[in-house]
Amino acid sequence: MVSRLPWSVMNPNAESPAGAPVEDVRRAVVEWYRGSARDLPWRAPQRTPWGVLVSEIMLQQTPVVRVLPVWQRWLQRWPTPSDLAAASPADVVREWGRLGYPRRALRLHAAAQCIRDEHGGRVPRDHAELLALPGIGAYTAAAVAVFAFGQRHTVVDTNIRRVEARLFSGRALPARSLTAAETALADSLLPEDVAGSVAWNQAVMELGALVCMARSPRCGECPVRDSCAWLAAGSPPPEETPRGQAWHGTDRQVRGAIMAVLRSAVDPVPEPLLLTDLTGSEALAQGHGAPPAVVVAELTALWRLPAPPEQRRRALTGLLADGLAAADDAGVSLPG
DNA sequence: CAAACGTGGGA
DNA sequence: TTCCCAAGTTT
Repeated sequence: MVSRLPWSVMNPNAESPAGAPVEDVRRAVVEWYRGSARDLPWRAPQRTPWGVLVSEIMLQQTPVVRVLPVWQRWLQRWPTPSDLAAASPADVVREWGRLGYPRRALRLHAAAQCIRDEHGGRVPRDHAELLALPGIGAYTAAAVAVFAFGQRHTVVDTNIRRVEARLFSGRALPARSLTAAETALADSLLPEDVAGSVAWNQAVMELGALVCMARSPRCGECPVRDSCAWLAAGSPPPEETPRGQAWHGTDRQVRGAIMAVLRSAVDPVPEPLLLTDLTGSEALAQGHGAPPAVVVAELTALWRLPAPPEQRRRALTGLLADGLAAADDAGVSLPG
């Protein structure tokens, strides 16, 4: 068992690639955190597990500055999971505003109902139970267990992956997908004591967000720059650049336009009106040319999760062929 | 495992 | 203007 663990666990006095003992690196990062951490509301002493959970969902692929105001309003309107569970999907999506990936709002809503119905209205503390909630994956389950409940779990997010890739592997950026080696490294770095592990998780993540950034890292401000394998190697460029996300001319773009129209609506939106509004949008001027991308499955499922890919593809094909007329039998409305 | 999924600000 | 990227999850 122990013999199979990574070097740093086998030998606490082991050194990082650039020479500093792992213990020193951990202490330096945590110390830096104490003096440089942002004062975020979901870290405040009066935070609640529910507030932490909401923040983690909102922060997925979304900058802190944009989450802040939405999080405040959200917690004020729905202070507990049961409060959100009782809301209508339409209200939930509207309150989500323009955070993006609105399906997160719907999944959070579903998670709230699950918490109300199966966990007595309390956010579960157990990692496995958190993982079972809609919209909560490996990262978020660990994050809530750690940041809301103070447990010892290895948190691995994009910041932590990047910091550890640079510090210990000498690479500018981690691989596209999480590797077993990365997980093993992160596990091996986690302090044994609970309090120390929580602090380490939080500190490394913050370091990645404020100093060891993806674009222009501020190595001059880094508390462990002298131990960084990447810096020592001359800060070599990334080996493979990440793929961009398709947007123009895709139904994803049209989905965004649809969301914009429906978000601003107070009453149900008749489809003809929706199409009229969309006609003037940039989305339809790109790619398709007609209002086509108003995919049937998207129309009927706007406030739910997307329909199966095959169904969407078929619907899109049909609309492209028949144009506006074909969309007539697809109703658009806001539930509740 | 790759692709899909929203949005907006900075380089 | 175009491209990159931000505390990921799901299929």
